[in-house]
Amino acid sequence: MDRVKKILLEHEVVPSIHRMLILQALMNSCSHPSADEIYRALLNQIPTLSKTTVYNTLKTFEEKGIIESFSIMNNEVRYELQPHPHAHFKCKLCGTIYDIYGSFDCLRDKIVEGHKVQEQHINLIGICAACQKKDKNDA
Amino acid sequence: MDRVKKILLEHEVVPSIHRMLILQALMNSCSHPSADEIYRALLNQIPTLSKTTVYNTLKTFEEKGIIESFSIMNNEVRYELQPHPHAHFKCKLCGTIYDIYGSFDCLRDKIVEGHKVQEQHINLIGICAACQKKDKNDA
DNA sequence: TTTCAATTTGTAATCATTACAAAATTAAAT
DNA sequence: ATTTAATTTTGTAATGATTACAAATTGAAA
Repeated sequence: MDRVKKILLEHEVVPSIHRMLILQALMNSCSHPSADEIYRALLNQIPTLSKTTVYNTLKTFEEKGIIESFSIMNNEVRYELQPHPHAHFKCKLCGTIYDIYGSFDCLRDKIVEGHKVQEQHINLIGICAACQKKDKNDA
Repeated sequence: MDRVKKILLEHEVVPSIHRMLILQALMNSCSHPSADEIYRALLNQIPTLSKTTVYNTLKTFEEKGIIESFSIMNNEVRYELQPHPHAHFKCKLCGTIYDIYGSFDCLRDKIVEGHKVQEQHINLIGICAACQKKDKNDA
């Protein structure tokens, strides 16, 4: 528990009891829990816990660089015709999604660390070329 | 429009007017549209169009292999501590998410086709080693 | 003890998506 | 042309994750 507190302080997050328990739950878990799973796991220890607190706390942790989030195939799905395998780049500023060809191995139907791969999704996020240029011109 | 009809027939999908227009909208677009964007784009041509039809149709297209879907950072987000960069493998059968280390370049802070990469998410989907073994035993 | 800021809570709203059943359309058979 | 059955389309209501927001609580400092 001291270790948990230390991590929070190192990242400039006030170590409230809720935050310590939520981070501890994350550190003890190796199952990539969702917000709801963390909430349910802690209800025994903190019967008054609010789900909003879990969401707020996880958002704080991510902003402070303590944790990272990811998602695999969920809401707000986007569609495209079946092209050659490629990756996607989404610009944080303008929201445009670019196709990225080449420079990625196609793992479909291959075995990776014992697991049989059927689909492969590579998502890059950052600042696109157009927005970089725009930023330079503005400055 | 004949080209659209041909694609549908080749994939054993009855070429109704709705399906042809939805596929055409997808083929004309280079912006990886969402279901809602397709719906709004077609409202002029088909004022009676239902959003459910768009969802149903896209699902059919995907099942028949005409299109593919993907999503970038959305609902049902999952969390983990900041570890070394790695990919995720999600098993279609048991739902378990495995970490995959190695065999992927870390592109963070690199430039890819002109775009500055800040985050990288690699998601593999398929049948995990455990479920493959289980299947063999069942057979 | 008062005060102020930060934290936590609970309810209601949002948004993409799905469930479901009714209505409309189509094709085939009579 | 009419009936029939299957398919397609529609609209409404539900679901489920997440967020907005404002009130309540807590904690630390003065």
